[in-house]
Amino acid sequence: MDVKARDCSEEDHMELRRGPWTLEEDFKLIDFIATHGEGRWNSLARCAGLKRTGKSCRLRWLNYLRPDVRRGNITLQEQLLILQLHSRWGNRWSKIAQHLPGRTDNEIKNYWRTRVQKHAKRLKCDVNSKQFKDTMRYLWMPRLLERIQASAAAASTTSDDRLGAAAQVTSSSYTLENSSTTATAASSDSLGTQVSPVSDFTDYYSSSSSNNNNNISVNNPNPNCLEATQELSGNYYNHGTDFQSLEQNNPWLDTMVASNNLFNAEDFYFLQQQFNFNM
DNA sequence: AAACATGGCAACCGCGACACC
DNA sequence: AGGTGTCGCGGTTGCCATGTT
Repeated sequence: MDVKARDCSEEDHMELRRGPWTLEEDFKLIDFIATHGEGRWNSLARCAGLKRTGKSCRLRWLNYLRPDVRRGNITLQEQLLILQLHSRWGNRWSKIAQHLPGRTDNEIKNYWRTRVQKHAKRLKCDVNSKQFKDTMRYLWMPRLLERIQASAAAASTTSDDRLGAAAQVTSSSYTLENSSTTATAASSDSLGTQVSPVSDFTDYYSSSSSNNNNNISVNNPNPNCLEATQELSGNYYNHGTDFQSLEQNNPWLDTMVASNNLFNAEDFYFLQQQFNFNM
């Protein structure tokens, strides 16, 4: 960054602003970075004539103004990816964000806190507890995958041309081991598979009926999705988990069923079928 | 219609790691 | 070697919009 080219000393003792950024400040920051590049944030803040800390400028740029920032709802694919990566890395938001192009660590962190932790709170269980993690892994993630497959299948019925691409996405995007995750978000956009603008966990707790409407059969899965299902099955089903035991020994499961219809017996049927299917 | 509760998100803060002098 | 500045990360706060009573 070429900040030394300017004499910024006269602006060194300005009173710093805090709080929400104004349009004028945004333009100043964008203009300055367009000309001089980013980095050296404290110098940048001074030289750009912004009465902000370098930290504040950096945050504003990275989380909001950067041209490649993806805004809008988190897609189903991204939700699944976040769950997968969080189960692996925990609260390593920046690391998780690296696998979701255009998404910031802040956005993912906010998503986790507002959506995921909310449900843990409702269930009166610790978000880090084994029970909650098991529920994510064996209930929510398979359900998410099912919905992704359903949306891909629905897309394929409306456009045969997109079938191949949809199959490609569903079979390639959810195998972390293959490092194909970076393609996920971009693919979801190109396919238009952001099927649920308000998608969150509650959606797929209680989505059995809607799934039935999509004619997705567990025992006769869409062949285009079979590969992905089996891959996921390998990751999430074959860990020696006994779903009947999980169901019977889960003290807060009753709460889930009783409150909000979060999920129901049909979901367990789904999971058991999936489990047997992959035995 | 108003008061209150909740959710979502942008922004801030503290801390540790790192680079440079 | 240690002091200083910068950067990046994760946790937290505060504000605004929306929903509920």
